[in-house]
Amino acid sequence: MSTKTPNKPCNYENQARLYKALMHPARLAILDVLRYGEHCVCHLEAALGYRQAYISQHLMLLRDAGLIEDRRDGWNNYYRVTKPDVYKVIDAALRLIGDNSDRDSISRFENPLPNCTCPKCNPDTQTNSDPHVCEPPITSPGKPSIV
Amino acid sequence: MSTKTPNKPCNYENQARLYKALMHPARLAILDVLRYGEHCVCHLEAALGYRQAYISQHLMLLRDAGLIEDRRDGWNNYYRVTKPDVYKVIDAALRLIGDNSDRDSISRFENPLPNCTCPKCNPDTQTNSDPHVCEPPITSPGKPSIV
DNA sequence: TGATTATATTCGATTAATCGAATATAATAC
DNA sequence: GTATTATATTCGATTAATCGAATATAATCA
Repeated sequence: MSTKTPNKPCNYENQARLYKALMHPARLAILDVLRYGEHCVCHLEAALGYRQAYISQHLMLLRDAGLIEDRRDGWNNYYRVTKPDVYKVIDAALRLIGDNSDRDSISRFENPLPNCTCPKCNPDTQTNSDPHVCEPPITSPGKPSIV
Repeated sequence: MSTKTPNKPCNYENQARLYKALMHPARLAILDVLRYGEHCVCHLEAALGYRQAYISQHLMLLRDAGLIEDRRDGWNNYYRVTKPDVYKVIDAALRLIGDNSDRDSISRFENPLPNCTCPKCNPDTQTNSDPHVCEPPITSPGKPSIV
């Protein structure tokens, strides 16, 4: 059956595609980590505790949906959200389901993670020359343990 | 695999459930018809052109998701949206995908539909004599053709 | 060059969603 | 009561999503 109604022929389809991309808990978690800035795959691994390949699969899907882009820097591949307005959808959804946590404060994922190997999380172990220099981490005093 | 991350354990799941309910073009179309008021199943049939059982299946799913409720009145079963904030999610999604149509004006679905048999669409044929005659619709000046 | 590190991709089995067809139910009319 | 109308539900086949395992690639280091 054609899912096109006689009216607004294609916006239902496009909208449904967006929700399909958002429909998975792991992808929502990934977008949560990326909310305040780009991060590499190993950071997502450390932050979320998922397998690397599993994360990569979901990243692929989000990329195909046009929600994220990647940028390679040396060993690491950094992902960032290309359409920040996606968080307007997410926040409206969170309000709808009754989530009242503060989403306007900076994410706990912005701090270095102990299990992450990327230069962003390990600024001191910059070997010889620093080809992939990352700005010093803003070590907030009360860095929360992720696990 | 558990899809729970060590953080926000269940909100990703609940949010994903919401998107799952919104993920289908037919369900988005249904919610579009119900945006400005309750309507019966035959109205949805007439407005969208889908089979009755098909619409009923999607209504069931939306009901299970807690987004709509029904109210029986004689022959007809009227559905309404229980969480109007769902349109905040939908509107944010429409803006994200670049839809600029005016959604604040009253829906074209609020007008009587020629192929709908419900009393709402046939106010004068209230009683016994021919129960399913569709009176000429109140053609509002700029009422767009549905087909 | 080969080894290592970070990440991407493919494959396949399992589970879930879709959707047509047929049937069931519940209210009303006669 | 039976017939009719509006709607709901079940069944089954097809398609799509999920996710672990294995493997591939691409940059870097020695």
